[in-house]
Amino acid sequence: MKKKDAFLELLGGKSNKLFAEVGRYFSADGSFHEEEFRKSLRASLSSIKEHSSDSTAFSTNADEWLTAKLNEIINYLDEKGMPEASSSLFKAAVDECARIGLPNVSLPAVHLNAILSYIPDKKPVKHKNNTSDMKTRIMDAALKKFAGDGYHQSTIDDVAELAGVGKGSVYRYFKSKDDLLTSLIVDRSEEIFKRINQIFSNEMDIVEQIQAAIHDWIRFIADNSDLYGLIQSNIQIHDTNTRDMFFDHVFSKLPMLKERVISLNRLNQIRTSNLTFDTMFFGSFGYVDWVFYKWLRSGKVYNLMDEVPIIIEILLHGSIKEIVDTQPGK
Amino acid sequence: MKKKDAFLELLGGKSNKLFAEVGRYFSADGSFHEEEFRKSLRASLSSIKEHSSDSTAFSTNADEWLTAKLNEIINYLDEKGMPEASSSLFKAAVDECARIGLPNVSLPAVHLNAILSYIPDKKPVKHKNNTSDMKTRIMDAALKKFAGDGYHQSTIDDVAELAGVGKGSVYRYFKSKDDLLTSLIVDRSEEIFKRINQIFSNEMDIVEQIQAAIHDWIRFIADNSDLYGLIQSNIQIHDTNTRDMFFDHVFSKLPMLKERVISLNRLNQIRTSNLTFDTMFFGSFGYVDWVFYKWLRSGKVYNLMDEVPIIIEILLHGSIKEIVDTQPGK
Amino acid sequence: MKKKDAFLELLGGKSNKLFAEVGRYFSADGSFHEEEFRKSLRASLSSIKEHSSDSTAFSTNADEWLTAKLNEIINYLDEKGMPEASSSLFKAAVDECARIGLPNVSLPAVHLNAILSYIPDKKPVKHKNNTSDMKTRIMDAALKKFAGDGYHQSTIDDVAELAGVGKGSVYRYFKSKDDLLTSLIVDRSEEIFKRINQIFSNEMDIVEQIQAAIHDWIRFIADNSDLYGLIQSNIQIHDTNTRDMFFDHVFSKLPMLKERVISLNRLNQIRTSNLTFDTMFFGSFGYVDWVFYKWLRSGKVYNLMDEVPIIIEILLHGSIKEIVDTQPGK
Amino acid sequence: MKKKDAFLELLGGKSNKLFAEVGRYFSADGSFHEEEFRKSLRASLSSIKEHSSDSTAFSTNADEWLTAKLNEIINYLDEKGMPEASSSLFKAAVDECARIGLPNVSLPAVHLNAILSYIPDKKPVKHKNNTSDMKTRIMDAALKKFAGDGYHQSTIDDVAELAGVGKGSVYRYFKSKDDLLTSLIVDRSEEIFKRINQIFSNEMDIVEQIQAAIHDWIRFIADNSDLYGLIQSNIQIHDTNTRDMFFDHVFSKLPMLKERVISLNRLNQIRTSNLTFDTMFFGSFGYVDWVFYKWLRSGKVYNLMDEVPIIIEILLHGSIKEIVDTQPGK
DNA sequence: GATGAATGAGTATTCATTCAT
DNA sequence: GATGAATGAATACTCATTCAT
Repeated sequence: MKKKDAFLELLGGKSNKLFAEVGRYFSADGSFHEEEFRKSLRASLSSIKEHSSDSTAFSTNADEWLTAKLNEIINYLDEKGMPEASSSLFKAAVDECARIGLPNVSLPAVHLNAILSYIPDKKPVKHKNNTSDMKTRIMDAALKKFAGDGYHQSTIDDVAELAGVGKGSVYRYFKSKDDLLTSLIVDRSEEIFKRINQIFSNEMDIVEQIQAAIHDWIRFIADNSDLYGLIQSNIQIHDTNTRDMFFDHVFSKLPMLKERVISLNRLNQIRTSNLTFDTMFFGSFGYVDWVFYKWLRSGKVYNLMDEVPIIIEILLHGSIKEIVDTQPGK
Repeated sequence: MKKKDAFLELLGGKSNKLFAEVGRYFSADGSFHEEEFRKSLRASLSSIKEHSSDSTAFSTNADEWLTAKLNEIINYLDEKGMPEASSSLFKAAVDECARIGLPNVSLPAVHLNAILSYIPDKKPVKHKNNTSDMKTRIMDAALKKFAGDGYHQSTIDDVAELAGVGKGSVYRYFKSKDDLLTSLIVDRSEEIFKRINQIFSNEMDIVEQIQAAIHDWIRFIADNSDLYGLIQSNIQIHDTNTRDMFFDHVFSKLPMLKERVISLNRLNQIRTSNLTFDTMFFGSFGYVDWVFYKWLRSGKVYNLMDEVPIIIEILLHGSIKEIVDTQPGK
Repeated sequence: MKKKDAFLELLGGKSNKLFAEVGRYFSADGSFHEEEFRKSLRASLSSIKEHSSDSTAFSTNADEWLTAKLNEIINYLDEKGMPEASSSLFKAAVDECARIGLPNVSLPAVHLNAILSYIPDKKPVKHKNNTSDMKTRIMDAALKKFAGDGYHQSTIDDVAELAGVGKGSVYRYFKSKDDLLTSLIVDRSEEIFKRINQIFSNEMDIVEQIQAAIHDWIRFIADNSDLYGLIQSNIQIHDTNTRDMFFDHVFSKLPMLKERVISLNRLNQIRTSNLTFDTMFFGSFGYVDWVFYKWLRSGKVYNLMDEVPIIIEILLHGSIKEIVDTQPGK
Repeated sequence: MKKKDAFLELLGGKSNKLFAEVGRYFSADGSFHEEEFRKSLRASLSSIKEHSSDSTAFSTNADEWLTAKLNEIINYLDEKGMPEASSSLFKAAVDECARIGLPNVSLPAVHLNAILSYIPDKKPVKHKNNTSDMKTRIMDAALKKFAGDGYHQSTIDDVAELAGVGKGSVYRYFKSKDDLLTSLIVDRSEEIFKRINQIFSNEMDIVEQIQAAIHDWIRFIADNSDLYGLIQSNIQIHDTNTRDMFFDHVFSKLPMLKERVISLNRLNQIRTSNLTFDTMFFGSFGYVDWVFYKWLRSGKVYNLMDEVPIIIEILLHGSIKEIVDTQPGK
């Protein structure tokens, strides 16, 4: 939307009344006097309230009046080539409505569309690759040290020395020892979330997807046994611990996992009634968690992936053999 | 009521007249010259008496004057950040009134309120429990503290204080903080081994026994959630941690558990081939462990025992519904 | 007031109506049901409000009713030998009045007197003389070190070593390095406040008193030059510094100094109009402060007390000689 | 709007129907399947169109249905702690409405408010002042920071950031942090020496000159309160402090000040015998110093220059009123 | 010249453990 | 036996200063 010729603008224009009104809300340089606008709005809404028989009538009248008013002004601003001003104005109007308790606000869809276009789509995250080398070195060292000697037994000096950097550098990249641990867990678990998300993004049979997810999950913890061991060691920081931290991260990264699984459960193959889903979900994590633990304590003498079929079989069909009888073909 | 900045107090102030009056009643250090104040009060009241027609008029006039006077001074003291001084002053005034026979004394409610706040409430007397022996008291306190705040966040001072014993006494019964934790877990887990042992001692059907064991196990950890939470928190001591400690203890106490279960599996009802038994054993512990964890993090808002049937059902028959029957082709 | 024979009490008593009312406010064991009493009070006051023509009438009626009601109940409690219960009851009543906005509350002076007797006069401060040895040693060392090397240049290790105690012991007696400094200043200046207070407590001529105060003040800072040097060095802690700290302490210890001086200025000998007093007060401190500083920088080669007459002369009569002419006798 | 605890989110939840619907629009990781949502929306709107008698009825029905639907989902996302997701969803809905020709869209004001909060406000652009040279910028910043937060509390990073230069540049112009402070004080005090020197250069009456000097001095410290506050804060560097530094500088710059003053005292108007001059000189500085301090601590709420006449009056003629005349007997 | 990433010496503070009373 | 004052080893964290780019 190109700005019109400013001089022509100056000559032409709307009715003087609208001029006067809009003139109150804006400086000559186009900056918005929000408080002035809100004051005027409140005055008008109060007046409407007084003239309305009850609160329902007020809602209807106010919504109607406001839609017309905003429409008029936003149209005007649009013609002036100031569409960006609309968003501030509309924001103020909506906020005022929310304060005054007006339930709904409506606006022509095209205008709303234009205003909403000012919402940025995504924040581009800057990856400074030059710094990441040192950060990675520190994290690698910390993971090794924490997993080996335990978090509380490891000192920042140890980590810095192992990473081959100065102690101060650790504090350049991480606010505190706690932050180092947290960042470690968060950063190093990114990969698995992507994988799980991928699995549940396609439209495969739900049971197959669960099998795939368990398989991938176990592969991930086997490949990252230091990391997962650290999570398991359940170090307490303030009032959370690594397990809490990890789970909160899982759920914040996969906030729609439950919904997605349920939506995929079209044939109603898995138990999703009541609390059962949550129990199953946690229980399965726990099942794998302790099988992993057994493997770790054994000194990793066997291949954890060998356990995958058994785990999947038991989690899906139970520990009891009887069911085998009904599936002789298997 | 926070004391104002003493410096700002000095700078501000009332009229010199009030200054001079208050200055007569108080030393520079704020101590109250009660006799001076009483003398002045008596003089004023006498003067009022003389100018009053009868005793009723005197009462009214005196009350009015006194209310105003006290109000003025107490306000002043309040602004000075010396509300404590008000109580002495008010006490003296009331006493003087009682002596002179003035029937009632009135004062603004807010001031009275402030003055009365200096009347201490009765303190509840602490009962020092001397019945249970010291070691138990220390362990109880340690369990509570460690489970509540975490092992590393708890200090020996905390534990000793909670137990109501001297810090030195902790070291009479336990070699070190680590030893206290270890003893705690070992000592408090005795009971469950007895229970598990009992269950597998009788000749019930193996499936029923497993069901009973799961049931009892969950009951135990629900009843001893502090203890189990502590085990879960997986504190690292030297090169073991609480989970290792607990498991080592389980296996040292129940060395024939696996053999016993397999011997009971006469009808070959459960999977015990190869590695399957160990996997099932650990996995099942893990399943319960994480369902417990879910319960703990929820704030124990529901009854953990309600989960028992679901857990047993899934562990024995799997997460898949008897969908097999409705899909015979699979 | 001795408790009457409980059994006789049980038999006798007031009208059943009062019994019933008081019975609602107290348990059989005499514990006070505050909320019940407040509820009843609120109900009565609301009822009075409804029947009062305006808010003034309400105040009068409510005060009258409340006085009678409290009088009745407190009398009753007194007779029962439960005078301590009166204070809780009265506190609740006053608080309720404050909440409801009732301006004044009046009560028979004798009752008020009894209730106020529950306000403790002074909190007895416990001086553990056995610990004070170590505390004193630490403070002595800290004063020496801080004054000599500067606060920021001194470490806790330095102080502990100089005091000949373990570093941990410093933290047993002082929360932090900051606290050590603050305590030092507060503790070591006690003496001078007592002295100044004494001076202004007697009824000497105000000019003589000021002279005495300046004299004593200079003697104090000369005798405690380390301490005063420390105050002068104006170390910043958080958002205050030692000078602020000291002054706040002066004013909190001598909150009525200004009032007292003004009250003593009967013959209007010194300037106390408007801001003049504060200016004079601070200015005089500053005058002495810098003369002290000059002395300190000179290496204390002369006797600071020799300056006292000059300082007093200038502060009282100015730097100009002319005034000498009007006092030829001097 | 703080993100809820992700864990608790998982446990709670809505009906399975809503789960399944939302699960279709979002991936497990919360990313929005816009096309899926639009398709579903279009389908529903078509269906509404078919069942509506005319276009007005359609508008009404569609708006009502859409408001309810969006409300439901946005509420759900809100409870999940995913308010950001609402904006994408709402944007898509509005766009779809605009395409389909639905005139208005309404939504509860509170939701609109939340969505609109994602429109970023315009950020004020920082003007990097490149006109003044670097050294000045650094000193300005240092003065501001040191005076505001205290020398020890300010870091070189703070100063560099405030000055808008790199940390390394500070070290190009100043050898060390100490050097920065010293240079600051020396450099910025130049002006006052010139002023003082000027005053005592002319041949005015000595008393008038002293008055002028006091006046100018106070104006200088009032105008340069940051600088003078810094001098007052008396920061210790090695074995001197800012006050020493300043005074040494005064005397090195005005080595003949004393001689000049005495030479001007032809009529022997002021006291210059013995030590008196030095005492007067320092004392007067101190007097002003503390009056300045009082002003600073008051938050500069009044005009320091208003104090000048009082200060001059007292320093020249003393604190005692000309009471001498009214009490000739003294 | 300007920059800011890297550094490590320096320090306040904690707390398990000891031991005299 | 019980206590808690005294201790100092251990450690997270800060920030002035350097120096490669």
